Amino acid sequence: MPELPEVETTRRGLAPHLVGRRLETVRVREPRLRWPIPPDFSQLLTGATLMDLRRRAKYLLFDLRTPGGGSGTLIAHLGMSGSLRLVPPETPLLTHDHVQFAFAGAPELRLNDPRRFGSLHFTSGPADGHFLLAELGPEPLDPAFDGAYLFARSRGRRAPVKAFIMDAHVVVGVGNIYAAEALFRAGIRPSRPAGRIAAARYDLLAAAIRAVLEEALTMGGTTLRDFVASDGRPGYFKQSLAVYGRGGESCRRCGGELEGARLGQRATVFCPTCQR
DNA sequence: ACTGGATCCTGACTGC
DNA sequence: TGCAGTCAGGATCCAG
Repeated sequence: MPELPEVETTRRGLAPHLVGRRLETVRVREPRLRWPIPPDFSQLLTGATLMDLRRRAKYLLFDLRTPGGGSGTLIAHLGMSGSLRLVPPETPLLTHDHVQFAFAGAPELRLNDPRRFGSLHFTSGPADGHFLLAELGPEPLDPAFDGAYLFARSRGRRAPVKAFIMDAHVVVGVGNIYAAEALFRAGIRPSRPAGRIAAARYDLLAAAIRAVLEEALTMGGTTLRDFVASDGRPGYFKQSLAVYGRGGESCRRCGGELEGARLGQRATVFCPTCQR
């Protein structure tokens, strides 16, 4: 499911209900996620107060103050199929509801993740130093991310530009859907070696990445199958997709046939006329 | 340092 | 209706 717009949509949905609340109980029903949830997870979190809910890359960071006055962060990733929803506590459990978080005076927060590629970590140190976050590249919506940065980072790299911009060490939050869409908007063929693209074209690409993510965000993300926001509603960016999932259909710019390919292990669609 | 491939897991879909 | 095969939004680990 979730790329940056979907994670941010989830964050915005959860924060008003949960920030400032005290976590009364944590129930782990299925600990076998991408990394196993440790046995003392519930105990570490119980009684803590949520001070802030942030996002870094595709991670949700729940900043907590523990009863003893210490601080820590719950680091959550939704993997490919995860969702965090707020529901009335008496709501029957769904298949794959793996963890329940009961905050005082708030709906119950439930993590549902059929494929279990998501993860939950707790760290008592500064969250940014955690091994999951330490090596990440810049946020694409941050002013520090621009064409000059991409150009500099890409010199000497022969990997396809699509793989390059999906590499979280280069820039975070750009998954398969938005990579394909941004490359279409920038007129760049996904298979082109990253190191063989001129600076001016990277200006276009950086702007396209930012624009496509911001547009998706205003529409609540993209729902292909699984994704739902914290209130259970889907995202509506799917109808705006120009290439993703449209192999064999006609290009909205030139009318030609969009071409499907596999790049790495990922399905890719592009317009052979508009993207060079 | 980079690159491509395999891998974790379940569910939806396709074709026979 | 059933069954086998294919594919899926992510990110890590490994060998070369």
